[in-house]
Amino acid sequence: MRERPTLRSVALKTGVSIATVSKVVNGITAGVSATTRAEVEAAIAILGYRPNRSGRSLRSQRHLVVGLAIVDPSPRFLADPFTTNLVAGLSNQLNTNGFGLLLHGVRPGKLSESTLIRQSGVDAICLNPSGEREERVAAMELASGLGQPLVVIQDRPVDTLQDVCFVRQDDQGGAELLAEEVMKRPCRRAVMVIADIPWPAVEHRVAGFKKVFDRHGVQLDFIRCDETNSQAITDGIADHLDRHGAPDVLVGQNDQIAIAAIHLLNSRGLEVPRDVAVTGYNAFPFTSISSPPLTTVRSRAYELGVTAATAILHRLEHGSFQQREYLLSLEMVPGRSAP
Amino acid sequence: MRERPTLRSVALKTGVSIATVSKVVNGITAGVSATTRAEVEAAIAILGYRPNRSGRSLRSQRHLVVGLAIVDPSPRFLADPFTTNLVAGLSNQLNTNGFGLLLHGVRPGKLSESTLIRQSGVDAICLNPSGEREERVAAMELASGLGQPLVVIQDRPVDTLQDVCFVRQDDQGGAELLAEEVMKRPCRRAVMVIADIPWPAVEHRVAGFKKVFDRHGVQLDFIRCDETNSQAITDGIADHLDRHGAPDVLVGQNDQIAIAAIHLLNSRGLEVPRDVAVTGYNAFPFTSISSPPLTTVRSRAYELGVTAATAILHRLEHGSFQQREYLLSLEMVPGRSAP
DNA sequence: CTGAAAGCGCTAACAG
DNA sequence: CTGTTAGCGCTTTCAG
Repeated sequence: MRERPTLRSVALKTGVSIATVSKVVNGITAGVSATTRAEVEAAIAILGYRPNRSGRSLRSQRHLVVGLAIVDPSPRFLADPFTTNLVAGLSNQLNTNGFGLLLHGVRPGKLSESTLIRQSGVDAICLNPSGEREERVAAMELASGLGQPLVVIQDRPVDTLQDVCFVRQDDQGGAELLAEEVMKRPCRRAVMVIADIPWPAVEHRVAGFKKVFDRHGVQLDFIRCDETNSQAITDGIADHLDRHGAPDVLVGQNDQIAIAAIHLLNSRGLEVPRDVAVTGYNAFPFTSISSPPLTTVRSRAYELGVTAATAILHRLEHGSFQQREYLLSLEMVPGRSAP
Repeated sequence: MRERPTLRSVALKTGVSIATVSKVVNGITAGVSATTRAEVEAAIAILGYRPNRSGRSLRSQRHLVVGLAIVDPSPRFLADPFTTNLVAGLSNQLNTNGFGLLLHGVRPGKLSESTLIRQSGVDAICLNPSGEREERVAAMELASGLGQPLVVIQDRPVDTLQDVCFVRQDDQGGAELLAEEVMKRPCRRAVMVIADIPWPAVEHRVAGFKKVFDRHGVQLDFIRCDETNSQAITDGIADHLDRHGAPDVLVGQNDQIAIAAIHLLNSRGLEVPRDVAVTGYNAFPFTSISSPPLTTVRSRAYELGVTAATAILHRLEHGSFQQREYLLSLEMVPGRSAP
């Protein structure tokens, strides 16, 4: 295979200088005659010249790439619909504006080993942390210490950090909406099914439910399980039912869990919502189809991604973030699984 | 903010040459004394030096990045569970081996405008085409003509292309498995619900069903709709039922469609599988939870991603692909929605 | 309107 | 064991 053509090849073929070709490639009209331009463009087409990103970045100090680090213990991190929609929004908004998205799944505690961190090759970093708050803060500090703009997804602001923007959905508010909805019926005991690894968004949802349930004197227990495995979810709930009997309300950390719960309850002869009310969370298309229709709140994960991308693009163009924090609200989706 | 440290800063601070620092950074032990090495490493830590990818790539002609172009009319392209799992597998396998994955969603016909194509900044390209075969072949030719290794996901090989590897699941075979299963009961008319935009994988599924249904003299009709919208799916099926009555079998292009179909059939007083048998496709966790449990086949989209990544890594290391084609089979998941 | 030249950060061959 | 040097492809300034 022949050598990849460079500015020099094109210049040689056309008989002009490298500088001139560069101008044509970059659409700089000033100082290039129409004739020269046409000749150069012809040569570019014939040779199949494509500008070399590295050369360009090295010179211009811009990479036109944003790095996304998703901290998750599961190699299938992307399979979660929230993440998926987030990434889609990010990717689209960036791609549309000439930027690429460099994806990096990172195991907890291994962030510092990631190429994204160890090498400088992106213009900004987008971080979706997980784990306990302490770990998350450490991750944010690490990423922020790189001297690059940082956008944190789905976690609360850390005051000490500079040049950072926090983008998340109002998970506590969404949980409060759902809890209030559930409170329309008499209720003494609620159970929430959550992942066995701590996620910031889930912390916030828990806080929202707790706030409202506490006010109404409702007891809130938890079932922790591997949320990526529907069998584990079902087993966890079954075990709880065996020990404590049926609660009045079963709160899923997300829709997938709620649906698995409904199926299990039905298989035990419990009717939803007559015997147990069930709520979901996020309402992505296809993950919220159930009978009865799920009572849940709608996430705007895609918009979250778009918002994050827009914030980054603004920061890169203007030198500073427009806002320090973006908080997107969730919308109530009244179904028939509760109250 | 102070200047980003370079090899030169570190060399200056330590009082050694740039070349020596470079060796330390790259773990080249030959020709560097332990003392020097320690001093340099200390300086690197203090300054927070991170190698500049562009400089390195420019010199070494390797980017350590693979580009993924997903051709899809929907900006939410990633939200499809198949794509999601594929990307997760790709990303993980690449990340684990020191490579990054550069994500690009591309509108049909706009591939040639993508930065991935217009600039040279990745070591290989991974392409997931959509549209009619003709368009897809054009996309493959375009990507292949770049003089870079190419991996095509989910499409049939094009013989004329060089330095290309084709990775896909055996969608026709999976469909045949399902069709044979359905044939265990008497059946005269089948309806398949498919996306209104052509996807290679769906073409292959259609071919598989057709083959078996033809052999058994079963008539196969199609309902085309916007598969990303559950309302559109439901409406499409409802319309068909109104005109033609209930078929014996309803074949979903994927599980999401099948589940939506079951809900609609139930709402019309039709029982599954007694009145209508329903089959899904792909069996991703959470998209296949339904009652009755879905009769479907299990995709290995994640493994597909891993396979593609492994093929690329091998190609980059050894100069040629190990195999021209990888075909992953699907596994029957017997449920109770059919026969 | 066009070209010569400097230099972005890095690696590797070679000289000391 | 360490340093000097050339050059990867590109943009941009400045001189012609």
